[in-house]
Amino acid sequence: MSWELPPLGAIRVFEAAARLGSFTKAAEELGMTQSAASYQIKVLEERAGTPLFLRKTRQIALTEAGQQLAPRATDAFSSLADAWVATKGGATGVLSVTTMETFATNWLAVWLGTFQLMHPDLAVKVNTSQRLVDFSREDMDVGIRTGTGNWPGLTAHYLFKADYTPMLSPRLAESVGGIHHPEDLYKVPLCCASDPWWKIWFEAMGVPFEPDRVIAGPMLGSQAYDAMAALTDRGAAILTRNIYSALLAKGQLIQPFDVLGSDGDGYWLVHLESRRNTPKIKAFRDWVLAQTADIREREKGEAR
Amino acid sequence: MSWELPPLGAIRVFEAAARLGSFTKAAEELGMTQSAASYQIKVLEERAGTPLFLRKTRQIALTEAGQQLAPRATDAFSSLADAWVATKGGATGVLSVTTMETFATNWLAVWLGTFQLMHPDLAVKVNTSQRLVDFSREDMDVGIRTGTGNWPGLTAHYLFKADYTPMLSPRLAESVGGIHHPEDLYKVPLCCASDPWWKIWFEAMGVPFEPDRVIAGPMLGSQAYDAMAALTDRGAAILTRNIYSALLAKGQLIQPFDVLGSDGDGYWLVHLESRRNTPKIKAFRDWVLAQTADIREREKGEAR
DNA sequence: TAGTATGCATCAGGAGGATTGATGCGTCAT
DNA sequence: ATGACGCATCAATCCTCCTGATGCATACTA
Repeated sequence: MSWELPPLGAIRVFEAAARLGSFTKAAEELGMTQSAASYQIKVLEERAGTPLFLRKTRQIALTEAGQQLAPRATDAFSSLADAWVATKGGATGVLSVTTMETFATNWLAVWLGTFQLMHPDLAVKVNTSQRLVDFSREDMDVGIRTGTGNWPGLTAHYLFKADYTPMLSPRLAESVGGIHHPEDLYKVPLCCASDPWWKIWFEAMGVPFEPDRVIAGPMLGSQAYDAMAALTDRGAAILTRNIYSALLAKGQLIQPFDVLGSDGDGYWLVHLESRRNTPKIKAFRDWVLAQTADIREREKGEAR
Repeated sequence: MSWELPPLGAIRVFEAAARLGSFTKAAEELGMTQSAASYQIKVLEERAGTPLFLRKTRQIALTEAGQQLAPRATDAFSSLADAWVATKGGATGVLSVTTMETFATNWLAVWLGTFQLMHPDLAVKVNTSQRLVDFSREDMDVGIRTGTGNWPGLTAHYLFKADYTPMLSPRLAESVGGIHHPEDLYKVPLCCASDPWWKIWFEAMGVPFEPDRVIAGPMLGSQAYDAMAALTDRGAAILTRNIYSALLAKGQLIQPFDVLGSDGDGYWLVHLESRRNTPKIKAFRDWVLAQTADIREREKGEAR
């Protein structure tokens, strides 16, 4: 299905000229000079093998061929313009977010409602996966990931630190007489005990990590699942404080120690550099940054 | 109604690539290189602010935005192509011929039937007027005119000489005892006696024209009307032999003398130079030239 | 009726977008 | 493991398209 098409620039001018009844006006609408318009019409007529306009004095009129062509050209351009505007005005439709379960369940799930109130015409589709998707290979708009903020080809906006600390349910803590010293953690199962975060955290507390003393808890492979285990009294989990602050605030989990472990990673919102001005991406980015602004403020205070 | 349109060249490539599922194939269809196609897609994606294709390995897939855009682009181009082909394939539709009454009534009216048999889908619209129309101002395809074949901007095809000679009805000739010498013409009314053709013809006969001896006939201003007058015994008319050969052959008019007057003019078929390859014009031109080929053959013989 | 304004055609000149061809990279298939 | 395939990228080049000035014809105006 290989079509024979007219010179596209030329027929664009033709369409405007036919609609406006003037080469000069058409040129104005298209932001070019009258001579350019005249040239394009000439090109089109040569290709057509037939005149499309009659040159009356100080005005033009369509020939029969022109009359036949003009409305159809207008239609075609009109529908093309519709489709194009719909495509590029990407603020409508669906926004795809890819992130990890942790963030999705404990942050997005909590706050997304306010975003949808602000953008009722924009559906958010959340996709969870452990790896960082390749935005050139998968149809995703934005991602929220942990890392150092350095991903080639992507723009990354810093959200907050990924620092972590042990958490457990109040009931479990109570069952062992409370958690007052790091060593008390050896009295309860530790979720994902092999996770390096435990070691880093213990050392941040100034206490060596002793794997032999650990009661192994479930190994679930994701912070989100560890958190569920902790919530249901199955053990202590080492979790990102900034993510689980809601559960802490409600008292469903407790954070026995203020000290946070850190491997330097943070949470970042990322998207393709080339799409920084896409309306729907801009809307989501602005909203996430506003929602997390207070966390960054607090971090600044702590760093001081 | 000023539209926002995508870069037209770019979306043309996009449409082909979406349809064919490959940049390379699209480039082939459009007669350009793969790298050009890749470039255009990139341009379009930048303008759209969103990727349109996912780059899988060794194949591409449309993103959601692309899926939304592609069929609409295909539609738009398809209808544009339809309209364009209909316009440029001008062999269909209406062919406008402008000529003088003489030719229209005595040549076209006689022969046009055979043309329409050959081109049943092509309607011929005949427009008669005395002046040579300006093809850039009036919506005419071809003209048939007398002259020397030299009209700027027009292509002229020679048909036959415009040479003329007196004719009259057999009955009128008989009523004055036959026309044997030029002087016998003074016995009958002469149509359009002031026409210079009479003078030229008398002199071509080697006889001076004596306006005083003329019986003035009707002055109708057109050969066609003169011919009607002659047919109805109202006088002798000086007519183009090549045009009235049909009436002569049927004996409705007679041509008393073989000698033809000439002012050097001929009949020519003309059209805009730029439209020489328009199918419908080509069809009509070929047909007229074929129909008149024998006249030109005869003229060659006489000239020898 | 001269003078002015309007609209299209034409021309030479020039900028920049589009194209090419080579190259690189990643993946699939044999 | 190696060649084939397909897309991305880059520098160099080409050429399309646009501009600005000018001309011409006509319509309007005083």
